Amino acid sequence: MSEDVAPPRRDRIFVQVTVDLAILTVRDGSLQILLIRRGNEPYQDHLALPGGFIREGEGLRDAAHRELHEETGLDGTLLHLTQLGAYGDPERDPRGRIISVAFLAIAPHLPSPVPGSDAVGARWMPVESALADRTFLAFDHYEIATDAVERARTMLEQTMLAPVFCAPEFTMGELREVYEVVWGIPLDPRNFARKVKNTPDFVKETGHKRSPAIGRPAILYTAASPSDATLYPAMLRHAMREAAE
Amino acid sequence: MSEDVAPPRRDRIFVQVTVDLAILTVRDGSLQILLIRRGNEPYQDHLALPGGFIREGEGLRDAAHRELHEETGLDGTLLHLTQLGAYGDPERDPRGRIISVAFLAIAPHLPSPVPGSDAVGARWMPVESALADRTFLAFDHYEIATDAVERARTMLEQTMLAPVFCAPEFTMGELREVYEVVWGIPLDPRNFARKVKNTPDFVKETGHKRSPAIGRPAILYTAASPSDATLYPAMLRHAMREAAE
DNA sequence: TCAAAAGTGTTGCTTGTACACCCATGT
DNA sequence: ACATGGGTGTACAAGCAACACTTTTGA
Repeated sequence: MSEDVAPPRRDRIFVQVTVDLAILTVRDGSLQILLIRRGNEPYQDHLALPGGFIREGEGLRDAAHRELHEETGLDGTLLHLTQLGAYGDPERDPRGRIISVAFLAIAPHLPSPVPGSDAVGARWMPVESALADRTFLAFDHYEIATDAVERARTMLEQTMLAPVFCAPEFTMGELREVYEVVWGIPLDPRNFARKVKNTPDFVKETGHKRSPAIGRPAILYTAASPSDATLYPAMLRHAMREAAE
Repeated sequence: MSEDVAPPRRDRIFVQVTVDLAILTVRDGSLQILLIRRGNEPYQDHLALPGGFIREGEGLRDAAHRELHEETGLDGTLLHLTQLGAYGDPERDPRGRIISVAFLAIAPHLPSPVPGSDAVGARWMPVESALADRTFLAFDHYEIATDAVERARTMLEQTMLAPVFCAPEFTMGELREVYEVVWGIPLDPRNFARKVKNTPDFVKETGHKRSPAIGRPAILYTAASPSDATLYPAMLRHAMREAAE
């Protein structure tokens, strides 16, 4: 803010600001993202990230929470919201200068039809499909979604975020599935469980169990920390690197 | 962008957007940040981060580069610019709704008077001093600067960013000083040098040497990678953790 | 008795840390 | 000779990957 001398009027342009949400979940063995079908121009009938304009006196995170609630029907306090950053290319929206602040939201495994009010036409789609083509999503949402997935991957690695993908109570297998799906690599169940349980304040047993169709009942766990607590040592740096080749 | 039905006019508010720069360097054995003294209200005579309003048709990163050049006189392509995110609290600027997109810039050890044109009144200050009091800096620049320092710390850990703090040619000792100053902990010179030289594409010898007042001449190195290349395994997770207690 | 989930143990490898010790150079 | 910057070796601990083996449980 070095406007020591009032700059010429043309330098103080006004723009509109939206928030866009990359809402990720793990469903049917794949990482999925919530998309809506646009009803208006521009990009009418294209798929896009949910989002909308910020309102008067409304903070960015508040706007994101409001949109999240409108799109998914979920109370945002249960979900993890991280700001990804601002996307402000002058050409990103044909309607004019519109800057978007993108947020990453991690959702637990929700029932298939998203029950939100605005959410007519909202659907989950595997990120693999949504990001197969750079122009499949409207605006610059390909960039935003790509950044979101990448951010989710590293957050999984470095924080105790994973339980946010799960229901309040989850089994070791469900927790492991989150990592396997988001990273796209298989993990050793035994070493995984050992690592998780040896990490202080990661998960704790609830005392409950859940019986599968056949087999030994699975122990149910809950998160024992705020989801953004840093995990040390980080999860699995090695296996991910190898898979990247 | 779920404006399926055109929202009422009051929901499509217009705001002004600034870019703010947290420009960090290592000087005199401490991590320092570039600050300007504000000449106008609000916060007249307070210290603040350099920055300014974005212009018509100008991308966010372009605006950051322009401001960086105006404030430091340096060509931004030499410096590392990372977006920290958008700061959009409705109350953050008393002039009205102004959203700021903050960038982190890493500067090499520059000569003391910053030679930029707008840079009259710009000065380096140890982050320790600048962040001693939450209200020392104007606006929400305390938050921005805090986030910037934290980001610099983790980037140092996980990428090959460190040489950007140094002159084009640097000694092992100078490179090590960057880590020691940014992290605030001493490092073992021998293990540090081993780690750096065993990491492929981190630094390479220039063939030049530099003789100190007395003692063996130091070997000069250059960066051998783009500065945002990820460093694996990461630098020194352990020592930093211990120092945090 | 069988399959699913969980738990234990072991080996080999990589990395980080601490520290003893050696080398090179110019005043 | 000596301080300064550089470099090697080595012993110890921590952590991870792979994998063999055992245990618990309910249909």
